[in-house]
Amino acid sequence: MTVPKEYIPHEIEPKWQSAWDMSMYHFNWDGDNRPQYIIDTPPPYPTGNFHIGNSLNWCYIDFVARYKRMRGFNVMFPQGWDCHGLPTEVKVEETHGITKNQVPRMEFRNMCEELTVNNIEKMRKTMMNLGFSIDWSNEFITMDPAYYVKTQKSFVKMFDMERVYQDEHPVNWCPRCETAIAFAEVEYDTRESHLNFLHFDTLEIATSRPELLSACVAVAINPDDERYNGSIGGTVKVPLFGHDVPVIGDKEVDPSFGTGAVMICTFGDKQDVRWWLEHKLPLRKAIDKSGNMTDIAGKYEGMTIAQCKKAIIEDLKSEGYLYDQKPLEQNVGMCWRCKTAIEILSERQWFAKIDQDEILNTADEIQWLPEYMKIRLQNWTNTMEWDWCISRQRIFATPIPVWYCKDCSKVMVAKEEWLPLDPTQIGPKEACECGSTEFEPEEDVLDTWMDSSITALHVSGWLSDHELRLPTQLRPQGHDIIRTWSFYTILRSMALTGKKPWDSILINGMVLGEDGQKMSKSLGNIISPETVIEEHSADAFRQWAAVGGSTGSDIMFRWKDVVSASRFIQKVWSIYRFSMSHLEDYDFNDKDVSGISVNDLPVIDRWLLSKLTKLVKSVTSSMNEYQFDESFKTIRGFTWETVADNYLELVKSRLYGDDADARRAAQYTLHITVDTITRILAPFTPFLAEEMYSQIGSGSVHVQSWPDVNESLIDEDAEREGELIKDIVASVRRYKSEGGMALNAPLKEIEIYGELGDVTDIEGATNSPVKVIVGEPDFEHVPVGVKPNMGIIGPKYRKQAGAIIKILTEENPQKIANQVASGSIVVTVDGEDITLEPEAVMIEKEVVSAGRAVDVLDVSGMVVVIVR
RNA sequence: GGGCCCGUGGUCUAGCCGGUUAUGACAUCGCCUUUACACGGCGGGGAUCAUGAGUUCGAAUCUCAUCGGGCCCA
Repeated sequence: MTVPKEYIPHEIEPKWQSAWDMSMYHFNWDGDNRPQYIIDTPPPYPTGNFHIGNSLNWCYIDFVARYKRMRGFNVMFPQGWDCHGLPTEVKVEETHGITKNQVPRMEFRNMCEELTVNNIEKMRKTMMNLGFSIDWSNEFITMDPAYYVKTQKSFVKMFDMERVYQDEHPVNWCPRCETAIAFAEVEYDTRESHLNFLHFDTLEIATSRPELLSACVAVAINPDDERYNGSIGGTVKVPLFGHDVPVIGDKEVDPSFGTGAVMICTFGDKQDVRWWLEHKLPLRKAIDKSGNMTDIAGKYEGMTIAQCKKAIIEDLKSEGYLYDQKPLEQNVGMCWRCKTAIEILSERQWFAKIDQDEILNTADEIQWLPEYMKIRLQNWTNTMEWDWCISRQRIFATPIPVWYCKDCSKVMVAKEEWLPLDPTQIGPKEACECGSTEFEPEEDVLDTWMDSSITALHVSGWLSDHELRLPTQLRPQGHDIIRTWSFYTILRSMALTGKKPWDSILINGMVLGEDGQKMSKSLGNIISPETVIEEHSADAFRQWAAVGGSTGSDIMFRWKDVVSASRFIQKVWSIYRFSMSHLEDYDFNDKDVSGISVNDLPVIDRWLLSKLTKLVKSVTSSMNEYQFDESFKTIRGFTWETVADNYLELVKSRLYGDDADARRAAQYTLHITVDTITRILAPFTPFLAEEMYSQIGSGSVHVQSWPDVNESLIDEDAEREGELIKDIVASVRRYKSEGGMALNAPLKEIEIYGELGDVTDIEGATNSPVKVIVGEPDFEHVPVGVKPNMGIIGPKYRKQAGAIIKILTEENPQKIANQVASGSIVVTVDGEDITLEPEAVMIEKEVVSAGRAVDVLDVSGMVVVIVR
């Protein structure tokens, strides 16, 4: 078996991609006694572009899925697609040059579905290229009847339990999308505007929205505001429009803002809604669904909001009502998709009840990673004032399975067994209670979050032939959708099953460009995962995802991380190649027999195996905590430094040598090490690991078990001695390097003063004879410094510690050293003698060669003499 | 206005339930073709741990304030 010198990912990655039988990643629904590990994978919106942010998140998921599988879990890593929504509608309108109302509903839907199917296919391709171990047998597509039947049933169930209801209520409205939206879909931004000061009959009021004068239903002032004593309870006439409105008192009015008198319109903002509800004011709708003025606006009817604002200001000026204008910085709510300023309109809509306590209590039962992300959910939950508006006035979404009786207007909600259905296409299977069979279909559709907020239920077998496996174990997602996806999923899971949706939620960060800015088209700093794969490899990309930053925090994309990842792959390959060339005559299946007992191995082998065991232990624990960066950095450090730079150099002489037992010991150790590294690398670099494993094991590495931690391999003595050997060799190497010698240049002799058993590896690695001499060298030790041990002196002497340290470090080191040799150190602080134990200080010594033609190295306190 | 996170060599970062010389990577400089790897090896330089105060024998670490950056919400 020859291993090529270079690792070529562009050949190896596609090779495994097509060779892999993806059924090895399938979840086993029945008769499996492994513990389940179900991941509530985010269903991406099928834009056709699986971007770098998705990729980061999916890398995390894949690390977890592969790791858990190797740890013996029955893992489900499903893949969903959150299809419905406005962007697809807009795209279809663009490509076909139509608007949604120009073609029949079903035809428009079909166009959307076609586009979505194509986009999903493109994104699947990228996912495959990145090597994700997705369980495609559990794929779900929210626009498919198989899925949306569940969305519809969830609607009906929640209606039956009165957690979904219909009502006329103010809602956030996007005039461009012509649909209601939820608070979660409103973004805020500051805009420059003007505060207009108006003579308002007998009062003065200030308003930023004069275009809503026609919708004015009251004027409010603070009852404690003495300027307006006696006004409360009266009425005032609205300028230009002439209708009378009451003057009411409300403590919420800020007397220092504007004139202290504020007009209440239906509706200028959220505060208007609060006042409107509290004071039971009438409703005047001045803005229609497209953002145009209604007949209430009189001569301004049909104008857009902006046109109306301009015209009204002109008229107010010319008629002398407007007496001042001041610039005002305003926070404007906007539609999160199209950035159009939202309006608040009162409409008949469907709502889902929000039980804040239930959400907060459930959130407490879920493990949040990182912990502080829970606060975001809590803050958001606490600010909820209205219920969740779940109806939308669009087409490409899950239909609301409802009709209205033409005779008595009664609402007919579909029976669960009728579902799935589209009420615009078929009627109910029963007559209305009034006897009528004539119905109007509900044309509104459901918020797409109604689809995606049951993913946890769906993947865990809700409403299927399988038993319900809720809660799932992990929800991975971005922090940008905590207020939506997390919030709604908890709400729905509790409402529909009474169970929490997940044991843990893992929040990933956002990906920033190399300039530290958020990746965006306008900044031109977008990097696609495909580009990274082409220029390097999927395994390199995945390493960037692992080490780019700690889980949860935003991470920057950096090409140099990808470059160093590629180098690491090459380094591992090189270690592998070296190992394989020395393992040709070694039987892999023979590792536990063949008369090799770990205790008989040379110390450097035991040193490595001990460190390897600790590595597995440490990686296991950081993987359990989803600390991928820590896990991978630990593996990389060990592989590169401990194995490549130290161990391989130390055992080369044995591997090339004639001593069969010594060689066999190295082979044994090498094999275990390569096997272990291959396995623990598998979750991170699945292609590289598979390629390596294909020659050292049978079957795919991805169905192997995670290495066991064999505590008996941990050998502190071997580690200490091994460390010393490693340090001695490193010192000799440094010595040669500094002396301009070739690293394999033989030295006359190396004398080591101290206790050291086996030195053959030192001889091999230094290419020089080694003599171990027990006892003190006859060189002069010169103490050159005293280092106080703070850990001992500090807690024991507290206030005196400072003074003691001062004395110790300023005293002649030789004097202190003599005291240490005698067993105790006495220092005098403020006339008081304090006796310190010898452990309280470390004496730094320098060894001076007494005239011999040698060089003396000090390796961790041990004297090593180089005889030239 | 409220909440949350964060300021560590040129850049990014570890450490942060206090305790010897502050970790690593990239970059930089010098040396080396050594039978796995020059996509490599060995070595060097480079940090007032944002600023100020406090607690303490001792602070990158704890407390407070200030400044700066980011995110979420109003």
